[in-house]
Amino acid sequence: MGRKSIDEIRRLELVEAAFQVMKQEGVGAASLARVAAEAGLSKGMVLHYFKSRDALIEATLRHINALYGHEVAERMAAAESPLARVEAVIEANFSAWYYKPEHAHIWLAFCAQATFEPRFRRIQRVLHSRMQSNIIANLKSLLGIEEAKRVALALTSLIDGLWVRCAMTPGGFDRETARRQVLDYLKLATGRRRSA
Amino acid sequence: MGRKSIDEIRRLELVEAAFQVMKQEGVGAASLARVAAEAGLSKGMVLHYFKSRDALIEATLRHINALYGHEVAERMAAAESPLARVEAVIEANFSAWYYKPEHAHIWLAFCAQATFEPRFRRIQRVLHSRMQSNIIANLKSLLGIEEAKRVALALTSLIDGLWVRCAMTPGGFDRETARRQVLDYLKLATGRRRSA
Amino acid sequence: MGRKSIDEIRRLELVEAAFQVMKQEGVGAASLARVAAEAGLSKGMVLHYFKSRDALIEATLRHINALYGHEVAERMAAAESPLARVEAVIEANFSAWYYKPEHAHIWLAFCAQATFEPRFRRIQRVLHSRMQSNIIANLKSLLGIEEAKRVALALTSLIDGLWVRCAMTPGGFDRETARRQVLDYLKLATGRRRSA
Amino acid sequence: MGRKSIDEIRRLELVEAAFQVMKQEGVGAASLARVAAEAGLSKGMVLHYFKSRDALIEATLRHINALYGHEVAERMAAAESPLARVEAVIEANFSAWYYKPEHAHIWLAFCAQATFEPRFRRIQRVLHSRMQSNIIANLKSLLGIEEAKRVALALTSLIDGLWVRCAMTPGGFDRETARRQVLDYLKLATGRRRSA
DNA sequence: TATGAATGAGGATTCATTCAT
DNA sequence: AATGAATGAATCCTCATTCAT
Repeated sequence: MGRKSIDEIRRLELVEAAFQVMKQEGVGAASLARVAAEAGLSKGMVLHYFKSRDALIEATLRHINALYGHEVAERMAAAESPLARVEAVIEANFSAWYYKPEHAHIWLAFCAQATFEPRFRRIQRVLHSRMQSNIIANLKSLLGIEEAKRVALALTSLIDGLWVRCAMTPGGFDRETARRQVLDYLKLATGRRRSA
Repeated sequence: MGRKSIDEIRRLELVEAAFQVMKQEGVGAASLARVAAEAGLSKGMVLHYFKSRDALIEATLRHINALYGHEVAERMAAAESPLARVEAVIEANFSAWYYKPEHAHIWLAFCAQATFEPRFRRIQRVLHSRMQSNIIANLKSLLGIEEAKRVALALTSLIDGLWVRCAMTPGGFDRETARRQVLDYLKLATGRRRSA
Repeated sequence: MGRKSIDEIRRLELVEAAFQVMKQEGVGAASLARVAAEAGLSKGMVLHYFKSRDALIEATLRHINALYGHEVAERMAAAESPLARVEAVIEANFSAWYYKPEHAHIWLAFCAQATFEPRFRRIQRVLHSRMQSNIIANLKSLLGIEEAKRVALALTSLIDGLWVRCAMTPGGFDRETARRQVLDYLKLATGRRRSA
Repeated sequence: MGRKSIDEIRRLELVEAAFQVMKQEGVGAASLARVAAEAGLSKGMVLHYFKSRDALIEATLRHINALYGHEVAERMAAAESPLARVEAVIEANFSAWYYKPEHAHIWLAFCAQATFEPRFRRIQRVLHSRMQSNIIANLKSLLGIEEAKRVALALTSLIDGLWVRCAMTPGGFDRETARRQVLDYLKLATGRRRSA
């Protein structure tokens, strides 16, 4: 039960070590040697568990995305109305442990990579698409499909923009302000429609 | 007057070569050798004009930001009302030559760098602050200072978010959709107030 | 009798796996991991049965040489005159399954190694000496010992040269041409003497 | 006059260093580090002059082949009859400075490489073809084209075989014996025809 | 001003080998 | 008997930077 093979354990350790290094020193600092040191293993071990550095980085990206995915999923599961589910997506993006410069900068680095590395782009797009469709699915009964799409684009863009802001504000951007901003827009967008 | 020293000419050439390389092959590809080759100069010359690679990259960043700054300034100068000036800022961010994945990628890469390189952060923040205050200055008579700040944050975040989207969409995100999105929000934000 | 211990079976499996890898991917590709994979065993097992990689390679060389030795022995046993026995040696060197670039390449690689690894040299020399003495033994009654030695040197050299040619011809050198060449020389060398 | 650019000088130095290392420690020992050390340069310099290790090895091979080519060319130029030119080719292959195990083993290693590396094969084949056609061209008036081809194949194979022998004989195979062997065959092959 | 020779640090990767289980 | 975890050495390669000319 919950038993994991050493293989899985090590892979997780390494991925978390990579995540740690990225948070502290940047994505570029996550060399095999640095990650191995962080994990307390030899350089060779990293390539024993991941066939290349790229594979490790990709696994780390997937790991980080999975953390985010869980956050969203849990909050959405707890929500009881379509609108509440959209709010849940927003809240998940600004949860206390998550909305931090050290995460924001990693996310940005991966987005930057995406332009020239299709593999990374695909991974990031999956995340984005899921967020987008979650929002659309829950807004379309309220706003109709066309408007739902427009609002979803606005919401996700607002969120991304506030993450950029987070990365570039020393100490991090104020979480509450960011959260408020997006929720307000949601209210504005849905309110207008309702009143219309 | 307006005359440039050879020194300045060379520096400009190099900075433009660096920009070119970044656009075509990514920020990571802008090594001294690659930039020198692009500029048709020897590797040694690059370090003769910039004391280090970082200095070249920084100059390139400033150069790119200046191009953007001009775009904004020109459009704002042509605008004849506060609201038109805000629209001018938005239009500048989605001008046809500018809103492209290769530019988005460079901008993102620099934002990602910003977390660990205070110098880069400062440069990027200057830009951001200027955009922000331009917007606030032109909205405050209309919305009051507090609301103006809120709307300015929303506008800049939306813009940034749509730039992220641009970087991650193969072929680039649709410029018109992006532009519309932000202008619509502006109308919504100002319209509501006015009607209130 | 004829029963083989598991130990011996495994060693043979590994040696044949190594041979297989060498044939398909070159001597250089025969790493422990690659050979283990080919044999369907773990890397650790290879070193359980051979105390080092070198030992495995050496065993493989001996195995290959033994295959060749059998080919020669069988054909010689079937021959019924001294001259026929010499011809048998030649035929063995150009048998259909044997005279192929992938074998030639392995043989050449080992010959090249021989200069710096006395152990390999000894193994290869045993083979060469046996071929040489077989020929001399069967020619000396016909040609006298001195001439027999000369002809034997010519024959073995011709054969080796045609193996080099085989290695360097894409698709392999024509077997029949090679075989003919050596047999013709044999006829020439013995015919001349006889007629003399 | 005879002035060479530093570039050319260094490239030659490196190629000769590589040759030296190969002679003393084997082709496999010619790593970038080892060659750099032999040349008294840093590892980085090797890649400054050759874009990869492979390029260095290839240049070294070409250098060695060129040395051989000169030997042949000079001797052929001095010869005054077709037959003498064929003899010149043979003599060149067994010249005192050339017919040595340290050279033989390098040649063998490259031939072994040839099976799986088309580039090496092509280089080696050029050499072989030239030797072959030299011989054929000079024998065909004497023997007719068909017989000339056969004899040329025999001669080159004999030579190659005696080079293999050289590589595998500790201390080297007797040069005079080798030379004699090939010259004798030539006499036999041409003599027979003449008497025929 | 301009070149490019030279270095050395750092990075990814391969691989034989040892060892605990 | 068997596995594969772990290591560390060696290798190729990239690059910023320094310096002599």
